Amino acid sequence: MQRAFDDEIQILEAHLKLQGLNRSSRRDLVVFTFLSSNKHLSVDDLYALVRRKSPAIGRTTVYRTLKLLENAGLAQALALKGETRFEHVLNRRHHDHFICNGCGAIFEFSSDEIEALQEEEARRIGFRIDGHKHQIFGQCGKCLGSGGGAR
Amino acid sequence: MQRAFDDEIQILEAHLKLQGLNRSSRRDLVVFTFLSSNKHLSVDDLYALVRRKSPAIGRTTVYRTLKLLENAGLAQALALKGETRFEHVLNRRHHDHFICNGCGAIFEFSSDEIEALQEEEARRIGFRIDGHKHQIFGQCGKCLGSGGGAR
DNA sequence: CTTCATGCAAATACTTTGCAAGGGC
DNA sequence: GCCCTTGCAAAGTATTTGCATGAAG
Repeated sequence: MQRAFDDEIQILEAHLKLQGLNRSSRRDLVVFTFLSSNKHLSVDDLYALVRRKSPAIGRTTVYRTLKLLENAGLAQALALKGETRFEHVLNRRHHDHFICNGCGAIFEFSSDEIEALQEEEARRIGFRIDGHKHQIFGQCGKCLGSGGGAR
Repeated sequence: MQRAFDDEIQILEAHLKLQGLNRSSRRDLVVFTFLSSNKHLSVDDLYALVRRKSPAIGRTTVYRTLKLLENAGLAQALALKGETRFEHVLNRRHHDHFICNGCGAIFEFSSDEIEALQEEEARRIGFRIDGHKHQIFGQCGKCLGSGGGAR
């Protein structure tokens, strides 16, 4: 089931080695579960998924593994209101998020033009961009259609 | 000292009336202190500022007033990592933030072109934009100059 | 005098950390 | 055997809520 996450695993192993850490079956389970999902998972989302496969795992391990992935550059935390969600970051260009206030759905998009404009602006103020988080809130088509538009 | 915040107060009063709430000296103090600052304040920042003028105020009141301002559409919360900061929102167009990972400084900018591109993208997926938060992380010129660039 | 405002303390959430036990090399 | 990994419980933070008191209309 765990498709080709070779690139991710390679990066993870390099990071682990660098830190004098190891892989483990539980660590792997959390990692693969995370990588297998294409959603933006909260800690508890991931915890629940992982628990289905291995109920003995503790929430702490999920927290720790997610932090590990973050440090390895494989996951990025999105600080939403009230909760933190994580998304993959490997081989993905900077991208932005549309977040529906109605149903919570998250749509991604990326625009070279926006990226370029950001860079231009950054250059103007002498800022070096390392990353960005761009969240656009509103109502998705589905919610607009089902009365959300009258909100 | 509290310059012309007429617009803000008008909106606030409308919101209060709508909710059956009132102004009060403490509420006002928090509100004016918030409005007088041009920074992106955390709850504790504002709490500290307010305390200087009136040490008897409780942290709870600051939380509550900030939430009030948020609901009235006068303040917007930025969910930074580990802390929430608030900024003014009245009469301000959507704008973006450069956040320095080195010194924590926040620079604002706004770009009509980026706004337009967002709208275009939103239209494409049938999304109605209500607001957005755009945070660009990196190193500011000052931090780059003082060795931060070698990070 | 009824309702709102407020501080304090308690209650929640979310996340991290200490520690003892288990596992991998 | 040594060090890393992990679960549990405890400790931290950040924020909200319950409640009794005080203020406002």
